[in-house]
Amino acid sequence: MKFEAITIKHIAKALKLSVSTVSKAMRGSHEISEETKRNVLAYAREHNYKPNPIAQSLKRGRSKSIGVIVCNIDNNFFSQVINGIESIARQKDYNVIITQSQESYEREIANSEHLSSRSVDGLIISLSAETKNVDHFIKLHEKGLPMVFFDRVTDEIATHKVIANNYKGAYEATRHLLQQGFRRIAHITSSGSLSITLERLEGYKKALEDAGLEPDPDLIKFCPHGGMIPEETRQALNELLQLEQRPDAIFTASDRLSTTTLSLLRKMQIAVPQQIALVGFTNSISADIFHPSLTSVVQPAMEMGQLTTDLLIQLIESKRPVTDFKKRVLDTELKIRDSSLRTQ
Amino acid sequence: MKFEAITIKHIAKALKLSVSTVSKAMRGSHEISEETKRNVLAYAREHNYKPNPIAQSLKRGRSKSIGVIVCNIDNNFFSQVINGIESIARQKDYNVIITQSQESYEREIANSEHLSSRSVDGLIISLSAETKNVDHFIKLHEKGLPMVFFDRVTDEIATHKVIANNYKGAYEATRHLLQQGFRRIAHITSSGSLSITLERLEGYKKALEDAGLEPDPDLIKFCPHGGMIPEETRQALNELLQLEQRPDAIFTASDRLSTTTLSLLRKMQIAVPQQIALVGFTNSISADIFHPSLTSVVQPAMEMGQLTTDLLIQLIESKRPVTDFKKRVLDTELKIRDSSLRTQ
DNA sequence: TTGTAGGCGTTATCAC
DNA sequence: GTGATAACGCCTACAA
Repeated sequence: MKFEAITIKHIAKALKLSVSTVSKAMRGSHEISEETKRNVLAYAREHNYKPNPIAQSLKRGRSKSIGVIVCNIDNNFFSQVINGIESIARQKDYNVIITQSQESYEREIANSEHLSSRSVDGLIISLSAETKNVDHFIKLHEKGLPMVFFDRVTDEIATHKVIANNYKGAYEATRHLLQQGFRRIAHITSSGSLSITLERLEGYKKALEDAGLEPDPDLIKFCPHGGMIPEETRQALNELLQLEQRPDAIFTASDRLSTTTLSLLRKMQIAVPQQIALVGFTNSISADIFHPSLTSVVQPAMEMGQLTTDLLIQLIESKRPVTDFKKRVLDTELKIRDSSLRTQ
Repeated sequence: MKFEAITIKHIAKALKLSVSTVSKAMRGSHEISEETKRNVLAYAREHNYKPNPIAQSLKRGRSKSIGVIVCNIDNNFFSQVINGIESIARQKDYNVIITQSQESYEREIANSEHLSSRSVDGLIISLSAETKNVDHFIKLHEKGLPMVFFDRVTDEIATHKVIANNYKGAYEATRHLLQQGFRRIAHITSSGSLSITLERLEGYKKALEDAGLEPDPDLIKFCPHGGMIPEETRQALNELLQLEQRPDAIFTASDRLSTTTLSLLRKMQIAVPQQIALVGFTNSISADIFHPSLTSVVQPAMEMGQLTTDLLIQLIESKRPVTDFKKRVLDTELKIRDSSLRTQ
């Protein structure tokens, strides 16, 4: 099946003009007479002419599309970010090509190669949980492919980054639990190789220290696949529950970890917050109807997506090489709900 | 900034061959000597040559990309469908360009025009709640653009469609409520112009009738924007609650309507299921941790996405015009949880 | 077996 | 003010 579209040639023939005249007229060039312009434009509109973007891409060497690599879109945080990406890209007439790494290093590499060979003009990246080495991105970056990282970023590439204030968000979440009177606060988090993991871990530790508590390594559990494998989370939780001194609260570091943990606690019939309190990073739109409603560290996901895309398009469209790179840090919001409230 | 890639020309020059020889060698043509092929392939691999897909597209008149129009991806049902779309497209080396109508007729038209002018090879569509007229798609379809509808489909275009068995899903949900002893079962649903709305409504009515009950129009509330506007849902719910004879159960027809309704009931301090029971169509991965856990009609979203994409790619790649169109109907699953259980 | 030429749709350059 | 031509990278008759 084929989908035939009208081209500049058809217009030229119909109007007995040359293709170059038509082309210039379409773009409103000043070297074309008003009358010719009117004719061309009228004919174009009437026949619903749209320049073929593929031909334009070939000519201009740019595809007007940007690639996105995230771990998974079936997750409120990332789908909201993509919402933001979409909205800006749309405004600036870029296409967005979304790919998912599913937290796999292999797939991340495959996606980056696929996208760059697909000649996207730039890349928006949030690293996979498995990724420890970013050579694949360094190579592309050195070749001049613009890229912006968000959320899970790397220090090894000098470019714009957009993140939430993970340190502060984690600090506030932990402090909130402390203020409620919890003392043995566990932390279930993603892969230790992710920037977000380290930042959130720091915030968590600092809050404990500021309260005069020593962080206990036994209370810190890493999930190398960021919760994509439920079993991983289950095991982390089990280990916590089997400690001689059970934690009285848990702070989970990501969307999926939070919901999985809550779900597991429920299955185990462990009452939240009576037996164990819970606070989690999550952008779930349903956190208020969870049982119990979940105290959440909410990231400005939509805004992160928008900002990231703005920065990327700036890079793409910049005439001169950019050397002044920014790391934008956006504030999170702590939404206090039932899951973290001390019960008498 | 520019991202320079190696072309067939570079290879030709380096190996002192013509571009056509290189081109043929790359594709393993039998008219090229083994030795030349080896040389070319070796050089290509070494320099990481990848054919420029844009040039290929221009040449072949196909872009190897498909456009998707859905109301919103920040929603478990649609993000799971897109997951399925992505997985098949990836396998078959197609790009996926996702756009959101946000339930707006205007935006749906804009998206369809944007995508077709972007020369996608085909379209995957789930209609917006506002859409009552599909002329914009008919026009594209007549011009020969392959398209497949899923979920919210139209009878006015002869092409493949993939839907859940909405009738049966709704029937089973309603019957379950009846079996639990509920008698005044309300139905909050989307826009009356959507196929899913009508199908689910029919299933709901039939279940009532089969139980000897007359469907009561007062108990059926439409939300023309499919729950995108929370106020709409709030009003529907309020009207139900203010009836002289309040419903004792509600059956909600979509992901967002279900979560919004549950959230509102909670805010109003109406106990579920004690005062009002609830069953909803939803693919939320968190339905089991809702308060109460939500009895759900779950659609095989991933599979729907995969099937839809398979069918679309078949259409795109078919040599001869396809006239035998299928409507695939996939079964839903009723997950019974607490929100619908009769309490003594 | 390899090379030449033309074309996909658009645009930039230069000539008329 | 308008038109011819070449070029973007690739593919494919057709020619050598």
